[in-house]
Amino acid sequence: MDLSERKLKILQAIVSDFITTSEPVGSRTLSKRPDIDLSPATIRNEMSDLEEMGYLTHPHTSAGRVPSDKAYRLYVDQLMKSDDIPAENKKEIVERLGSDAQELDETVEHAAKLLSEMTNLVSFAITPNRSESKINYINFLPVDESTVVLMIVCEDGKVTNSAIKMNAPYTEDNLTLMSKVMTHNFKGKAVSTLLTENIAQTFETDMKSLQSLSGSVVPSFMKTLEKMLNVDLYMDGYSNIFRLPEYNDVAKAKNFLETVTNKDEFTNVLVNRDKGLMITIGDENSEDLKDCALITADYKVNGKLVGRLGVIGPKRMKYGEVTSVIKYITDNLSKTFEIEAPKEDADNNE
Amino acid sequence: MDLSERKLKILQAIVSDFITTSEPVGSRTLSKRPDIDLSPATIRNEMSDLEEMGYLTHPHTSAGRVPSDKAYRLYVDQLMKSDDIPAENKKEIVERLGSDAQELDETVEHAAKLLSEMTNLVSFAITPNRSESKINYINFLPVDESTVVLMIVCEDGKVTNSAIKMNAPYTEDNLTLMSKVMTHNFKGKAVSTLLTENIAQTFETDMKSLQSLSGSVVPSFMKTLEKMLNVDLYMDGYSNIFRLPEYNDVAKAKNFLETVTNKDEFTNVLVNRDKGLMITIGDENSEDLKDCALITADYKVNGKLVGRLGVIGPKRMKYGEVTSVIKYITDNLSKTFEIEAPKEDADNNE
DNA sequence: TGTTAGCACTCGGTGCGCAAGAGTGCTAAC
DNA sequence: GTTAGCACTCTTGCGCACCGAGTGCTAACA
Repeated sequence: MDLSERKLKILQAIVSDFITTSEPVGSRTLSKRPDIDLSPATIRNEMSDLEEMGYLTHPHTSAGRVPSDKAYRLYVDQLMKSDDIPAENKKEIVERLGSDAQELDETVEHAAKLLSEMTNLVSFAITPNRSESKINYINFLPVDESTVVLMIVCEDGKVTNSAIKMNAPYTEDNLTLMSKVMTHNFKGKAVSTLLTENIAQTFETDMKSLQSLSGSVVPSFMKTLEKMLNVDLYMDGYSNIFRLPEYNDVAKAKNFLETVTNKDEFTNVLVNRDKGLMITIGDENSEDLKDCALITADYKVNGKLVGRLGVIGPKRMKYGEVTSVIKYITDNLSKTFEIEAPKEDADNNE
Repeated sequence: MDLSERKLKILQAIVSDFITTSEPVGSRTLSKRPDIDLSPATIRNEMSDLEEMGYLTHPHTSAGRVPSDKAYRLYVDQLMKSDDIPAENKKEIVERLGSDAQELDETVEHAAKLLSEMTNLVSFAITPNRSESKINYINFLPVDESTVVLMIVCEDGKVTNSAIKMNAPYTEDNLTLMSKVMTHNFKGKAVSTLLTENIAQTFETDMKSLQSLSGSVVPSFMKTLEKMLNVDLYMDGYSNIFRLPEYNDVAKAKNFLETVTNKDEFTNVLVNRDKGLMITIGDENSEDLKDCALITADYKVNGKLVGRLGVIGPKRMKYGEVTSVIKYITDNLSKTFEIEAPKEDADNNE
């Protein structure tokens, strides 16, 4: 049995109906739709077929039909139409993500917020991974007699710094020398490359006189490099889930919030997804998220670095609307970060 | 009518019973307690008095008594005993907040996490306010032909940096001069003082030749100063609220999460609280939080700067246990940040 | 042969009444 | 001042009947 035109039409009607109402869809309801001109009985026959084919299920005998994961997949791939974004939303996105002197972190956080507001879902965004960013220069700066700040500037303008507790006394000249030698040795290399390099070696060959500082500096340096690889995760709209009937059950809400607030694991999920506009539904996700749908898309920074942004919610999601908004936001982010090239900001050290 | 010894004892029993069970406490239950040797009838009379005095309420005629906000206040002030922390928890706190080369931000975030784990409540922590931190030096660093990184280092080791988009061409010498002049002019001044100062003036009097850069630099400089005043808020344990019967009602859970995830407002609440170990209960809080209790305590950085950490939960809270844990954690934080003085870290700029 | 009307059947949800249980307040006795 | 006893109140849980939505099947229709 294959999917006739009519079956597709019915399936589409069921999915989109269920998406808006979250109630199992019955044959009578369907037959009342203007775009479907069939009697309930005919529809029942078709639905029965669709169920046999794995597109629909039945919560219990006397309930209507509910789409299966397979149906959502089909819907997303073939049946849904991507919706237009209301002009005022477009305007708001453009305005609020505009290029006006914002920092990358801030803008990305903002984008996540905007996204959750416009979709009424839980949104998230991660900042780009810097593993392939190249070092521009390295600087050691004095703070007090036992503390030095290490600052690493990437070619893309990203500045990372951290404090180093010195176990041996140092002079400003020492710091200048270290800065020079390390910049000379490492400039132009990618962070990921540097991580595999033997930094201590540099002290032995090029800064023999500063061997005493190597013990304090090298571990901190490595740690800072690792820190540069961290992607930040922003989330927003947690409380939106309470609008959804599927989370009226407190236990479900709890599970959802637990998996989603587990920053490390969730970041992992996001980082490891495929590139581009990705929609994963139900069992296409990991066990924890098997009742959810995730939509993500990428934004670019400087046309190269890639960050990611999206939403998570029930499978019953307005895929058309949501994907449109996500795409619009990521496109705008890319535009913002393209013109204003180096726009992120360093934070705080102590 | 005043509070006899016996009334206090009964009140204490009611409060602590209600805190553990969350069920209204009846006279019979109370009379069974080994520490109360009175008949249910006697207890009923006392309870009736206590109700008249405003310490107890009645959900309905045939239910037991529930403590009022006034009762919680009395309990916290006079009746509760502060509990010991299990040795293993102490050990864990010491280990996980230990001085081992962590950044301030990270450690504070960690502390919040620890706190929520140990109390099963929603925890939060804010980083110190830097308004009185003094400038150590100011540095402008080249990134590319139109981008410069501004870096401000405080005496306490805090580094803040941000990218500046230059509207006019610059040379490295320009940057060096700016760095020197501004450091000379502003070193030792507090951030809050600097915010009121006319920076543009500095260009006119001391860097006439660099007037063309002033337009790009001054606004960014001011923005960066403002950024230095931001306190970061970390929260953890959102999903803990689902363990509490008071949030079995989805609407209540929603309200709670909404107020608590409103970062800006909630940060405000925290920043504006009184210093030291603070417990606010029910209507002592703002309208939004009138069903909650907040406990906060301060930690010190360098013995001066003050950050804050605490929990929020239902008024029915194990005050003794929770305050002990909070105090233990803040004490440990203060110790960590005292020894390791400058330990925060700068983040990223682009 | 495909479509439709009709009908028996299923099953979750709602409302109602009833009994049980917990707790109170009051009175009277100790 | 304390306590036992009792009538009263109110919530909670349970069983039960009923309703309605929806199905599947059969038989008739075009």
